[in-house]
Amino acid sequence: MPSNKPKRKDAIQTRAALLAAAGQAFAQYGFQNANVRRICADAGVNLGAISHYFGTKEALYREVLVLAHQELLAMEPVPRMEPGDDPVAAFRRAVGYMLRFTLVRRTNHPHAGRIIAREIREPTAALDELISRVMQPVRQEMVRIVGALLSPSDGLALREQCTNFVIGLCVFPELGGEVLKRFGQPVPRTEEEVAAFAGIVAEFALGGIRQLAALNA
Amino acid sequence: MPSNKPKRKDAIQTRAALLAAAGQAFAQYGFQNANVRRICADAGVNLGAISHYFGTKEALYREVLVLAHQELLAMEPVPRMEPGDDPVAAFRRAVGYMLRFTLVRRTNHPHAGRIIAREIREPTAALDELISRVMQPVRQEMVRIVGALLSPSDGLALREQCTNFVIGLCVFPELGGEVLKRFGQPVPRTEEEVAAFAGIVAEFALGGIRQLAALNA
DNA sequence: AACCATATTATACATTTGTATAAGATAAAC
DNA sequence: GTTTATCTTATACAAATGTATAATATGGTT
Repeated sequence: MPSNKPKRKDAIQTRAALLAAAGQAFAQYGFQNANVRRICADAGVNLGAISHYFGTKEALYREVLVLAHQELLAMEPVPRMEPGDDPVAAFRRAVGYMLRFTLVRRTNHPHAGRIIAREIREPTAALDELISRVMQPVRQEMVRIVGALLSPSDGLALREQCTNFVIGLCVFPELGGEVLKRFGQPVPRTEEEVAAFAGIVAEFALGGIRQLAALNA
Repeated sequence: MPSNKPKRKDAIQTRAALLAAAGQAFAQYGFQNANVRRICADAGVNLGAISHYFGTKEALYREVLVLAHQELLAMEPVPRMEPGDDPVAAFRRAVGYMLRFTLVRRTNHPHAGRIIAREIREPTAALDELISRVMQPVRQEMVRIVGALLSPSDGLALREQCTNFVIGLCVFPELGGEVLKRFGQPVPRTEEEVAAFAGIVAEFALGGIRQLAALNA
């Protein structure tokens, strides 16, 4: 039976080590291909610890996923566009946010972005929770901002369509990173590289949105 | 030892059934999670057939992958921009091509596009061959076309960058299809839906390219 | 019709993997 | 210091899986 409240401090250390090692493994290999024996070895923990603390591999994965995105959101909340804000500036901020989210390998969170990207590529049963708690709010905000960039006469469908394109532009570098690397187009990873890249992506997307708005008029 | 030239006609039937079932399985579950017993069962073939005809699961996978993209390219060659062609028209054609390639579930090729998309998401040892034989040529052509859209003063880096964006826009619907579906944004699948979608994607991308070209000037 | 190469079948084997648990070790409570 | 809750260890087990092969069946050739 998994215990939710560890009663001794060595227990919370063991749990933490397990969660950290599991996060790395799941981010790198995916749920199926991650190996519980290796996770335990990396964590410096006995194999039985997974049964003891989490019950099953899947329960461990769920906990890793939830924890990762909670911490990620806590350290960098979704930027909201307030009334009076410049939509273009808000859009640039939002693009930067999404790109940082997936691309930057944070020292304090080496696997959070990667594990979420993996859930996009290879959905598991945990995807729905991840969508409703993390992705949907981010997307909603992006739809609002794109709506502000378009004219009020543009329909919801166009707003959603443009949002999809923007999300695609922001997520593809991570999803297709291996292929881009082999094309000689390595993906930016540091905070500065990603910021510069985000500027270009935002301009490209702005041009696209304006083009579709013009055609729609 | 796998035999390369089947000597009897029931052999080529068995091989073909195996390749078809394996294609489905690899496209749906990926290399690791595809199950050889299930593949053989679906193919109506004995388990030993994989050893007999291909040797190993990995060899079977390679053959499936190569066959899939050979046939796909044979039935629809990469559209080339000839001298004198309108770059914008060529661009629209190329975008349509890439989107059809990944999105349309052809009746004669139910898994080719999917298996290639999967290779992008989860690269295996076979990715390099796939890149050099299929993706690189398509990308090269896209770089040429994008170059024609930009002014000659724009550098190679900008051409490559724009091309990456276009590829991202075209591949993301397949890569992130499950997520888009949960966002209430189902991905177009039929020939007609994809054609309409391709028109929008092309306009969006054209707007983006022009924006970056203007900024660069 | 007899023969031989080749395809098919059934089965076995070795690994890997997730899970469970009994026995032992250890820290906190009394 | 003894007791007790709980963490850790070592080990076992069953299921799944890729691979290999001896035995059998079968189609083509002479």
